[in-house]
Amino acid sequence: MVGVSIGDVERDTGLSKDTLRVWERRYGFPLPERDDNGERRYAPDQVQRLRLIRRLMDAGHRPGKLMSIGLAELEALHSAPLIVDDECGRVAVELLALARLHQLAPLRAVLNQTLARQGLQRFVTETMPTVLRHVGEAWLHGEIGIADEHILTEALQNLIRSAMHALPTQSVQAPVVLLTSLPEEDHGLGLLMVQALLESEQASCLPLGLRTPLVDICSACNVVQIDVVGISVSAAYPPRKAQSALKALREMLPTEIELWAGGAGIRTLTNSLSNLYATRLLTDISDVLIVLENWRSTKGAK
Amino acid sequence: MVGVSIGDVERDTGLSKDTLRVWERRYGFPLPERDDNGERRYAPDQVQRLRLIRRLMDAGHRPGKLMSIGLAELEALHSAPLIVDDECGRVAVELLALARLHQLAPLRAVLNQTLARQGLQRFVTETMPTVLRHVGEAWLHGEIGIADEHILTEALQNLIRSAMHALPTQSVQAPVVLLTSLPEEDHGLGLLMVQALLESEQASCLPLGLRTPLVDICSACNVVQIDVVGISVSAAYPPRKAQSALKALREMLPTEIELWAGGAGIRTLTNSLSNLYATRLLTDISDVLIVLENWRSTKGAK
DNA sequence: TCAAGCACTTTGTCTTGGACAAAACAAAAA
DNA sequence: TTTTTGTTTTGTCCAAGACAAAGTGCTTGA
Repeated sequence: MVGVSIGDVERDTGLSKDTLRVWERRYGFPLPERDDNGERRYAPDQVQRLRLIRRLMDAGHRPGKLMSIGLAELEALHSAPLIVDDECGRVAVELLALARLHQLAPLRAVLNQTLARQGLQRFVTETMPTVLRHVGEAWLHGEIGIADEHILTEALQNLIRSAMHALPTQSVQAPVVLLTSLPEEDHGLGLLMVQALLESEQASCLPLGLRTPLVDICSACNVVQIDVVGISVSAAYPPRKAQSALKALREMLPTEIELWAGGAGIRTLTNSLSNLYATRLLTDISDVLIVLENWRSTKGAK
Repeated sequence: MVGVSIGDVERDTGLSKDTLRVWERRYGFPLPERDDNGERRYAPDQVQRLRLIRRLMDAGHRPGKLMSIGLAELEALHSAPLIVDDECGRVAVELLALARLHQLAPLRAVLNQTLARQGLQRFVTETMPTVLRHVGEAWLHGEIGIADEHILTEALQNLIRSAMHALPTQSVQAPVVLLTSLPEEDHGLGLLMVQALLESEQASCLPLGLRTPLVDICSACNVVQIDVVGISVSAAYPPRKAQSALKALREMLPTEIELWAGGAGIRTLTNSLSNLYATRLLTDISDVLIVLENWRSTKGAK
């Protein structure tokens, strides 16, 4: 029997069984075959299309619109085309090719060279975002497998971690930044990048991992001295939820602790939050360095 | 309104909404309150109990039995009590205490000291399993939060990664071991431990990350020279699925490639699989070193 | 005494169609 | 502009039934 079950599609795309069924009822898509037992069997190209739809929804599109248009239009909705003719773009293309060939040693060599040439800060703020975008696009179009993606992100992670390890260790320096993501938020690489930037400027980080409940964040601030709470919000996070969560967190935190929120999920809600007391929204990874500088010139002096 | 929704419980415990509803129908547990809209609201202690039940099911118990017995009996089913009066146990207790206090620097210091005293192999095969067991138990009984757990596992991961990084780099050595887990399998720390052991014996690893589809594993073997495929199976993985997946994988792989399967999920199905050609089941992390030695004395010679 | 086959029980997943609240949008008022 | 209000869209939840796959245990045959 061809095709996969509704449970498999749920795991693969992150769309719940309920959602898949209600879409079928309302929009007529996806419309899977049925097996002998009357159960849904989704063909591979339907799953592929669902992945694309999911991605576009994370970027802010709404399902009702997406269902009615053709595949070509779907692909066209991808806004910014990839740039391949600058340094970062060339490196990204090369890394992708090596990952697909599973050439671990050359891959690491290229990474090490690039890092050495650019330095940690430029590597994290320029090359890594480019590489990650290329990876995402390639995966979306089925050009690379999950395994290839893992090889590359694993190598990147190792590189950053060992680079941080090699930084000159000083005694605890201000500010102390607590780093984590909101509950139900799973994207961790961005946090690691922020940590690398902060530690390269001799700030101290307390990485709490992902999905930390708000109360745990606050209790951590009571247990240990914290100057700043940094929160990463991915594009996939529902903007409304992000807004209310950040607002609630701001109210729970002592006023002397700043709140920095960053990540792709921040761009859509800059307005109403930025007026909150002691809250900084970082729309680009390099903003980390700016707000850090800013913090030191005001608070650090006292 | 007190309590959490059925969707929250699904995320927290990993038990599907369907399962939670059918349990309520059949066994009368969990029996949540209802809100104004007639929807289920689970009290915290019910969720806590569901976590415990989930854990025991992963250990091989069946839901029908577990539902009918009291809380005391449930706790009693936990077989091996924690040992705290050997070296590893004392270290584990100390690390847990530091993690709860968010004392990052002392935590890293203790880890570094322990690693230096024991060496990488003993650390990975003895201390780490003990620490991880303590963490799991403490979390189960609500003694530590998610954040504390993250602090500890993050520190452990960093330690192992940097220790591997510090190993003498040689040219590619046999065997080349592909490391990954089955689809739907998320526990990654075990794979990292295996990688550390292998690299400490100068074997080469190709870590493909988690959840690699079987076809991707095979295609990786075609792209690059592989001697052994290593698969990690956690206790939470359904034994039946693990068995069929491993069998299918064995048939898809070339006969000259060995298949090593390890992890807590292996113990329940040793019989029917171990007769397969070129398949090794590792019931303990230290078995890695044994089968590696074994491989080298036979295949390595040729 | 042990392995294989067969029946029985348990258990998780899937089905339908309706309902509703929360989120997103659009338009009007402050 | 920002805030409020009304309207549409959209995801989640409910019920009870069905069924196949997994697990258990008994029986048969070597």
